Amino acid sequence: MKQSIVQTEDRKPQTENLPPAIFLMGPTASGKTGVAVELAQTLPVEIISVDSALVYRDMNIGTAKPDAATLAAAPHHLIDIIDPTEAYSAAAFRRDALALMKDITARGKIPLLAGGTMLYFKALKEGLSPLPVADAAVRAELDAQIALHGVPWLHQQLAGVDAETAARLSPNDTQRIGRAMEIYRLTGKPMSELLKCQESEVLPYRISSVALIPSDRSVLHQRIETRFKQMLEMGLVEELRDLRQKYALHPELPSMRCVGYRQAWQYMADEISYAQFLETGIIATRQLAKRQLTWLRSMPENVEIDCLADNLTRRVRDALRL
RNA sequence: GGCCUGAUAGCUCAGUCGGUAGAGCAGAGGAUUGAAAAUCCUUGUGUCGGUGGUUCGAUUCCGCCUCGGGCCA
Repeated sequence: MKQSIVQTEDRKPQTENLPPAIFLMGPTASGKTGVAVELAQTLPVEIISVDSALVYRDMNIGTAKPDAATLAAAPHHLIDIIDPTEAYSAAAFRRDALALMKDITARGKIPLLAGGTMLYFKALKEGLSPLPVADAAVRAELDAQIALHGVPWLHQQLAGVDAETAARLSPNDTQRIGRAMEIYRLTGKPMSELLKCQESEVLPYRISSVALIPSDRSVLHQRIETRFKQMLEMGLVEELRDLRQKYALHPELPSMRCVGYRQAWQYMADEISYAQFLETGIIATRQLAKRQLTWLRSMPENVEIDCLADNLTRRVRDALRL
């Protein structure tokens, strides 16, 4: 009931002339897709998926990807755009989403950005600093050093070239320490310095932002459990088996670290039992939802809607005043 | 029925040679700039099964009871 109605009436006059765009965010299993699809049936919108897992082709069951019929009725951009052997990124998303938003607007439609990858929303809204793209060779080298000396050692190295970044990172944060070192090796400059070149450019759209948040988390947890069991019945393990047959996959790939696939891989490798697979899969999904909710709490500009309420789509429409 | 063994945090368990207890996991909170469904940080008071006894003091020792597990009949 306590919808934080953030009406920004006192914005700069020029925003009035900007084309509209809709953000629809929510944790996994909150019903985002259903709402987006229903909105697309009655409003002049085109859906852009904001989801780091839906980008992968042939990963359907574990990502809860809308089925073919749904996608035919309500096309989604940025779904099935790369192979599971490839990697996507916040920067790639920003580039792709901006181009799509421009096209959609030119067609006289409204971009509806729907999904649960909050870093992507943030990158789109606030922009990114001019950092170099990931470099496989450098990463392989860094991984080798980590294997040899451990992450804290690499953290020490980082402290030598970028004390500021090293200070804000945990000595155990493998991924961020590696990324900071990668940036230094590629540019010769510390990440902290490059971050200050933030091109804080405003997104040229009038954004209406809605967040689907459960009023009772235990209900969301129950939904997550039910849905994960359904994924197993639908053949998540078989899907992974087929994926491994079709692509040269390994468990360190971003695609294979996705919730559900990672646990299915461990199960197939006999590292865990079926019961453990079920349990850890559900747990990992709950933890994902929790992190997504943490993101959403840090975005006070969103209008919050209880995703457990009836007539969800209508409520979203009302909140958007469409 | 007899003997043995267990009962400690939501779960799995450690521990206290008697001074009211701590790990892992889960859960909760947070961070988040080209891997983000990733990666990382913080967070542990619970009639130590019940009840009597010994004791200055019992979750710890002893008796009985309840409920598991095992072996023998």
